[in-house]
Amino acid sequence: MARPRSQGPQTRERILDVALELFIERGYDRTSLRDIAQRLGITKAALYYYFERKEQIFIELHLRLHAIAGVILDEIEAVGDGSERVAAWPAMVSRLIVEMTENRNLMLMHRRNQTALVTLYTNEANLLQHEALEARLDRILSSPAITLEQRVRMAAAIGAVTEVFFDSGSAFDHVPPAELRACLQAVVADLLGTQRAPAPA
Amino acid sequence: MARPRSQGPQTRERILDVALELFIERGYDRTSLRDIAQRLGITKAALYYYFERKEQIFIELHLRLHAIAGVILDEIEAVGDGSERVAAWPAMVSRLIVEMTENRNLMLMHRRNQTALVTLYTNEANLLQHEALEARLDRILSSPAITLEQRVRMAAAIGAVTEVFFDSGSAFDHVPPAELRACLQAVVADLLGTQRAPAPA
DNA sequence: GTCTATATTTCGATAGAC
DNA sequence: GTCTATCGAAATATAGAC
Repeated sequence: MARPRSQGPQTRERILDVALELFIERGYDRTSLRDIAQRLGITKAALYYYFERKEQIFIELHLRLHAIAGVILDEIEAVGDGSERVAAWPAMVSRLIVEMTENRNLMLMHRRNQTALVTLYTNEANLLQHEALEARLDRILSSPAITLEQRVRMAAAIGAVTEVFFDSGSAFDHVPPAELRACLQAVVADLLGTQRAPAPA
Repeated sequence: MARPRSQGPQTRERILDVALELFIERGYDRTSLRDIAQRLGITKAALYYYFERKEQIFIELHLRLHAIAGVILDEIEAVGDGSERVAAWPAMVSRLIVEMTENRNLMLMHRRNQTALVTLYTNEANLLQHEALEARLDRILSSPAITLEQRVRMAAAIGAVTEVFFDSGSAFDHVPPAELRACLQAVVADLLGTQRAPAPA
């Protein structure tokens, strides 16, 4: 036999892989099921054996990112909402750097299809999950137990990581990944660790 | 007369305003010309009196952002590409904060329609302009005249601003804008000003 | 300038053979 | 599991009256 038996589950995963590629390249709304099938060498109708609707392909990929984000939020919420959380932030950002590196494509898809996300979740039960994640981060960054400046520093740390990893184009492409991560962590540690003297009222 | 004469040019601007709203809410791909016309109280066909194609509405809005970004890049490129540029970065970020505040909707549209942008500019002559802008920022952040850590700090400063302004949800909604800007500028200044001792080779 | 009406295309989704 | 064939909806864009 030229190919191994039972390619069913493998095909399903291949569909998700190809869809992820295309959702990144052209975006969800500009990717037709024909595009996905064509790149896989099958027909559009075959996709419906694995997925009921086009949305399900996107949602299934997106839920993988939800799971990762959920775990990170679990950890940071496990510590008290005051100075303990500020102290735990550098470790959280390190974790974020690891996850963003290992799940780069899922992150890219998420970042490039924000409007598709909003409209999809408007009609879905998953709306609850999705908004819940954002609300949890919001609540952390709104905690009255932490000074405004510290909360801004916490948000800035996240922004610093995402900017370097996803929005700086190819500016850091020629830097060895390990070196870039080390440098970024040093900068973030500095950003978070610096305590300014309380401003005079 | 119930309304002033010659509403032509005003209508054109109203189309752009409504389109901007909808491109932010639902995204470019999920906004039909019928949606735009409906919100304006006119018909779909009337839009074609002002714009040749749907893309032109989006491109015209996007070019306004290009103009703003171009001016900022002009300024930062006007100073030498070494330590002078590092020294000029805090002022550049301040400028960025002002522009992002004053052009918040254009920024939101840009950030939420990244895939639409890519596919649009694939077939347009404006591709040159668009990629040129990104390339200019890339070149600045790739300058061999600046240490890696400083370049990471420069990128991180941009990320910090965009995170707080656009990605932190409503976490800072209850902070007076002026106070938030001041706090952000202090954090950024700290982020950029801190010079670490050169690491031992 | 704005309308009605329509041409044309593309897409998601389904039916049914193999 | 994958195919061919097709339906129905929605979108962009055009033609021409007013």
